[in-house]
Amino acid sequence: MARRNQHSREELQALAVHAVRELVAEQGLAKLSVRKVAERIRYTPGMLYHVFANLDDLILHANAATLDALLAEIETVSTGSPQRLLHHMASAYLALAREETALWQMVFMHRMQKAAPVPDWYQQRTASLFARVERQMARLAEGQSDSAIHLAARTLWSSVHGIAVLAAENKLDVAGDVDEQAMLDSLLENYLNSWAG
Amino acid sequence: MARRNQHSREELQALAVHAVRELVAEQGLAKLSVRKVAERIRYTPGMLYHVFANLDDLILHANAATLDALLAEIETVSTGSPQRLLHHMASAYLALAREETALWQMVFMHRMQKAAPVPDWYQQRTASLFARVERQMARLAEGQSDSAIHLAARTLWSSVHGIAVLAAENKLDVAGDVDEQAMLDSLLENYLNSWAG
DNA sequence: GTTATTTATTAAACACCGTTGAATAAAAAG
DNA sequence: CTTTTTATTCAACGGTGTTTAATAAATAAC
Repeated sequence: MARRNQHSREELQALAVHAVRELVAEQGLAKLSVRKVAERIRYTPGMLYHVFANLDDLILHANAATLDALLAEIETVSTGSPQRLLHHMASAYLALAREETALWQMVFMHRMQKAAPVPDWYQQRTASLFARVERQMARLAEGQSDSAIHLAARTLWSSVHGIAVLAAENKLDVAGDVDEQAMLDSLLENYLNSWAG
Repeated sequence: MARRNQHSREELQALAVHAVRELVAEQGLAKLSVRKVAERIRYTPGMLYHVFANLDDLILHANAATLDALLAEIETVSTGSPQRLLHHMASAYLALAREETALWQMVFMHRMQKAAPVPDWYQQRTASLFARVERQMARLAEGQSDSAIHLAARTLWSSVHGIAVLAAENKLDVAGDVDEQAMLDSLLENYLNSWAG
């Protein structure tokens, strides 16, 4: 059996990405495999290599979908004080880590095997997310240099990321009875208060 | 060939842990395998299952060694202001992430496969590290409740962790030209300033 | 001091994995 | 109707973690 031609390249790509996200949500990243993805979309593993370079490439495409969902959620609030907007962004980031833990981990914690550079179409998404953070920090800054704004934005977002990591997996587990939303509030309130003066 | 009995159980354990740390430092976590560890200590893979439950158990033991090194480094400074001590701890944490990236990743980012609970002898080490953070936060607090101190310590350390994650891998890469030490300084200064009043 | 028992160690298998290349069969082109 | 193209599969390669039975050496028993 060959040449069914039921699906175009694009359809197959979408099919595979969908299957990956389903499988990871169901069973976690560790149990994901090319063979399982192929089985779910009713193709053979070899076929996937006609559409994607390798498993990491496929994962990258699945991650793009997750990032798109995050960006869409973030864009639902676009007016208000910088504090309010930053808080909304951070909350969305944290919510993803808590509610879609496996997918979030695939985006932010899966290390790619090959040293291939991150493609443009992917980098644009991460850059877009961070640009929004930086924009609000700039609004908050009063006469601070660009490099100072850059540093503060990067510091704040790394910290938010750290809280999300902790929320996703209780790795450095030290009493899990503090809820992460309160940590986010504490971070934003104190850091921004002091930084913006 | 069987029953060489050259090494006791404990010696074998130490040998294997050493080999794991060497291999990971050399080639990264992704390329670690039971077979490679066995080859390096000149035993067969099966032997390792006589001494460890599985690969994750072996990794856990290797991680304990890394945590011990971190704790030892942290203990080199024990006097001074809370700010100074917290800064030293955070710097040691960050230094490990930067200089021994692969080992650091194995400790803080490797997800164990089996859902087995973290053993006591391991949990004590992570708890010990965090207890030191909390102790200095308590010194810094003026009349704040225990739960407030707990929340702030956890928030601060998650943030430090986030910066270390970013330092270890430029995953959410958004212009890599800001050095992480400056981020650490910014975080500690601003967060502690505002929190301690 | 020889025999029996224990046990450290190995060898081999199992079921999986990502990836590649040749074979195949159907669609498209001539 | 034949030829060329190509979507798809099949089968293999070398790797993985893990388990189990066989083996041989050390120890215990007599």
